[in-house]
Amino acid sequence: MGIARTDRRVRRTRELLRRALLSLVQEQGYERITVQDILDRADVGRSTFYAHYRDKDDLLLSGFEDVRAALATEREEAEHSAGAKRELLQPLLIVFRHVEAHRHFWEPLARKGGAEVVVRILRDYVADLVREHLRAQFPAVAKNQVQLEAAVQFVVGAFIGQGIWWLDNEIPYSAEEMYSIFRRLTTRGVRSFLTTT
Amino acid sequence: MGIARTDRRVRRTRELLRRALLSLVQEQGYERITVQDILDRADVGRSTFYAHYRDKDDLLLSGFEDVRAALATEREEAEHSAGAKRELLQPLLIVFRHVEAHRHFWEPLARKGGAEVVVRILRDYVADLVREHLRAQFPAVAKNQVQLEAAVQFVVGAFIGQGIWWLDNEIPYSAEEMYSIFRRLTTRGVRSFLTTT
DNA sequence: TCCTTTAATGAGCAGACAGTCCATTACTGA
DNA sequence: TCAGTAATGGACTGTCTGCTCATTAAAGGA
Repeated sequence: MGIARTDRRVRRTRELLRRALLSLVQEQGYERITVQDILDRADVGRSTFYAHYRDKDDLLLSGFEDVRAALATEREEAEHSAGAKRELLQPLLIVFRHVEAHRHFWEPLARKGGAEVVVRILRDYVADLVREHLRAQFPAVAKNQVQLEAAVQFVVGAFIGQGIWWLDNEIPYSAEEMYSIFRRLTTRGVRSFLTTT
Repeated sequence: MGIARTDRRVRRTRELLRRALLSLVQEQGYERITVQDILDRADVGRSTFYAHYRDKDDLLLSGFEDVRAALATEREEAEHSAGAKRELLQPLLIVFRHVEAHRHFWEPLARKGGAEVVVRILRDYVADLVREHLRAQFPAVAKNQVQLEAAVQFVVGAFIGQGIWWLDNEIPYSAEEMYSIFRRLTTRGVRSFLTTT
């Protein structure tokens, strides 16, 4: 009874539910979706749903290990690649790229009626990235935890804010451009960003 | 029939409901509060509630004209005061101060089970402030609206992120200190912030 | 192929909550 | 005093969640 060998029926049901949720999210956002909607779309019984997931959020979140894994892989590839720059915020470029590649997935979640849960998860994920990298780059301030954390929260807030804006307004920037803007603002500050060509 | 002269009963009811909501928010956050809770606390009939407000959000938001007005006043006072510096982000100091002064009100709204609606409102408010000031300070970039907006969203995200962190973690910084940190990060960037004493 | 195990099913049920309605009561302000 | 208007409570509909259980169907090992 290995981990990978699950009952075919279980796999089928979970896949159906996941697909149903994703398609519904793309059509009408996340919040207004009801469990019944998912059931109808997946053509699955009510009791079946609750046999697998606690609630709507649980179903949505269940897919997020995959996302984490994907991001980790992409990050690793980028680091081992040829032109890998050891930059302050380099991992965030990967995140921008990931979001761009799965825009159809992230966009409805970032919108008004989107999923607060998911944004929170991404936020924490990014916070870990940023914290780790700031600590590595500025070991001297590792003592003053609070100051470091202030910087982390600043950077994460800015990142998420810019990201949501990007998704929500069909801004014609590529992931690379977004990253470039973000990097300049973060490292050099607003004045430099707005006055330098 | 002036604007100010409303029926005494109307004023009474609205006041009761508003007070009830505020006290409940401080006790258990916003989201889990039900209309029935508010009714019980205010000792007001169900139909009465719906005669005045569309829903819970409507009641909460109804108090926000007051907040806007208060902020505007505080902003004006600060500008006309003696040591008024014409700084890039000076209005945001006022916001920090306001939040600090009404911490008991803002804190539960910023928390996990807080009010998304309200954060959104504050976000838009701050965005207007920042946009206006960036436009004034850097008239040259007013042409490139998108670039300006990227900076605005960056700054606003950072501000809200830092603010929520401040409220949510009992950080022992005053509004002035928070503002100082924020200002340095925004204008000079992370590197300067973390390496300068 | 048989047989035991395990999942899926669907219908139904209690409980919570939102929002509406209406006939009755009571207060307000002219 | 009195006409107008707000408050009241209680009932009612409708939506949704989370759970139960007896029944059916599929799975996969022997």
